[in-house]
Amino acid sequence: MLDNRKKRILQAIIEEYIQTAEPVSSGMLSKKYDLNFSSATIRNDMAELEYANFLDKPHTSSGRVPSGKGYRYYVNELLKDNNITKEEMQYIKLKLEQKVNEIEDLTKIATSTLSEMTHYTSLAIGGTAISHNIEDIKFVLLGNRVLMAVILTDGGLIKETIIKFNADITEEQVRNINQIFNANLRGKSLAKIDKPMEEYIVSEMSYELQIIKPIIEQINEAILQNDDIYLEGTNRIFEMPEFKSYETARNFLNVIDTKELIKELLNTGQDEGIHISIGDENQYIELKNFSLITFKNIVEGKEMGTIGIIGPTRMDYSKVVSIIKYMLKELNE
Amino acid sequence: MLDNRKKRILQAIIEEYIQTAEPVSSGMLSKKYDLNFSSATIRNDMAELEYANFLDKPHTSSGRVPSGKGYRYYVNELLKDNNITKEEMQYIKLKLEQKVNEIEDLTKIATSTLSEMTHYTSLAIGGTAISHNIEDIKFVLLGNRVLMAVILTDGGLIKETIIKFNADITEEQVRNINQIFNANLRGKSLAKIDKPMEEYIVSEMSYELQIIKPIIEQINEAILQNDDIYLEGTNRIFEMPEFKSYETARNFLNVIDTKELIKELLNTGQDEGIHISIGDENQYIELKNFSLITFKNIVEGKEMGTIGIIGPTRMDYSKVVSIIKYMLKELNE
DNA sequence: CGTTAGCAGTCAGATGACAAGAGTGCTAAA
DNA sequence: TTTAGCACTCTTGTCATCTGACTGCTAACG
Repeated sequence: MLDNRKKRILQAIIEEYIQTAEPVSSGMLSKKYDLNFSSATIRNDMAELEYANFLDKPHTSSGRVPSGKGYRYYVNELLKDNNITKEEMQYIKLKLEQKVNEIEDLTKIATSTLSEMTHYTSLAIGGTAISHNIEDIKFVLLGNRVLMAVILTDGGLIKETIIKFNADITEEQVRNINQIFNANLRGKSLAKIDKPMEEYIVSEMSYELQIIKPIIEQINEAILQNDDIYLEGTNRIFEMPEFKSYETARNFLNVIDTKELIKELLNTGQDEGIHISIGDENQYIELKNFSLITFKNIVEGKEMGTIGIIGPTRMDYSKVVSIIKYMLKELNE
Repeated sequence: MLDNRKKRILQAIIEEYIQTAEPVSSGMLSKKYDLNFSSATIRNDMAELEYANFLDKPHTSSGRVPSGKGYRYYVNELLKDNNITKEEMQYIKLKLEQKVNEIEDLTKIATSTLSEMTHYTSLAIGGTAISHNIEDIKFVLLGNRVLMAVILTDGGLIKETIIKFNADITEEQVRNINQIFNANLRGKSLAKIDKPMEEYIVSEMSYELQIIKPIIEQINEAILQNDDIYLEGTNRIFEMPEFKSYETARNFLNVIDTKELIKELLNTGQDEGIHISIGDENQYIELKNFSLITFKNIVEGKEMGTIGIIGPTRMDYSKVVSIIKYMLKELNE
């Protein structure tokens, strides 16, 4: 589709633009990159690349800027994903090997490390427990009317939730509940805790509905809940020249400040692997000047959370993807 | 110290400046506010107010702008703290009456409500449990080597923490630990869980140190821990004209993005009541263009968290203080 | 036929001059 | 003590001009 020289030129333009954020000129390319063609030749190719919509031109007499299509081609065809140094690898390893008590802490560390290394804003959300199996479930009575349920999953997630009752609960009842739930649920998928389960316990075990119902409801909520959003490096945005403009910076902050939007961005169904969404490709217009790179941290089929990087379309895809790939590998241990 | 007319003029200037963010001129004052003096008279007073450092002048031929000292005088002497409408009161009531499972959720709601109503960025940190007494403490074994401690305080705080062991723990041991801790600690202040307590349990009750030590350590950490920072309305900053300047906006974001700084700001020892820190008064130079209004939510002597508002020095102190006062009253129920 | 030198044309951005407008400070009179 | 009036100051916006960085095109070259 594109001949070799055009590919090289496109690549050079994109990489140059990623670095400088300035429109790239033909003269610059022929000098700085050793393409061994005169600026005139490059100019001809640039004109064709522009005609084919890989490049844009801010105005008649300016250099070229990559278009969305250009970035997409670059990401799909030209991207090197081993753009990572030994030092960077070691640093990631070091960070991820910290002792943590809960999986969520690991997600937090990964998020901040990612932002630190890429210099972009990173965001993450904890995983729901829906894909996990129950390893242990315990109920604890706190005071007389407050019950806490603690669920340990085989993925190592710990979800706790509080259930409040209108009447006193006895220790005896707690023991019963503990026994019923463990007998029925241990080893089972958390997706199993639902209405039929509630009915089963109430009818088969003839246990009071007004106790079981709120428990099941709360546990279900806790399993599906992933409201904890981690955001790291919001201020990084100011390191990029394109955000010197008040409007773009404001726009960015508006996106970042809308928790529901972030939640949606990260939760939107995506399977394993790294997902890249460039400019216009994003499903929200607010993000049309941004690129989003996200990945689910899935360990042995169990979802642990979703992490993402958000930055200008002029993002250093190569660096970010390389770092994420390595990080994913490390997270699997 | 200041005669009546000067006070009125100072107040008018500050209130006008808070609204418009533009230097205030003598002509404007004599027209818009019914001071019944000519602009020349007002001009004379303004010159004196400037000489006494209550006002600044951006340049020779411009209107006046309040100085730090001016704001401080305004806040101390001229501020009306009942600047709140019935609708606003109702709205606060409505928000705070939502059913919540944990105190932290209440702090979260208060924070977002505050930001929403004042149009400034609000921030908060959960309280440590140090000022609380233990109402109940429970240990739950999750798997074989993971113990979870759940502490319920008389203030209604629930703190949970995870303790990992290198060797298996038996259910028998858990029962023992439960009994020992409840026997020794129920009703006592959480500040009591420390080294001496550890030694006491180990020597008097002759219980193994390698089990008790990590438990006490972790519990202590959990009591003192208040890492959860809530931030609401970061993007509000862009609603203020003074932050159209790239530098100030960037500066603001840098502050907001530094979790340690926020933690410090909110945790810095302050007793009951509303604390106002204006511009230069802030102990961090990064904040010299900002004002910070903070208050601890203390219910019956028990700390529940600290909430704050951060905005330009040109902040609507009257509105913010009025809202906070009412909110504090409501939070005490 | 692909490549290149050379040149005219285009446009953004910087610079400086200039006028308008908003305020002040000061003086003299009420 | 207050006020009208006027000269002076400084910011802001506008406009014209200039410079430099590119491109596109044409004609020549290997």
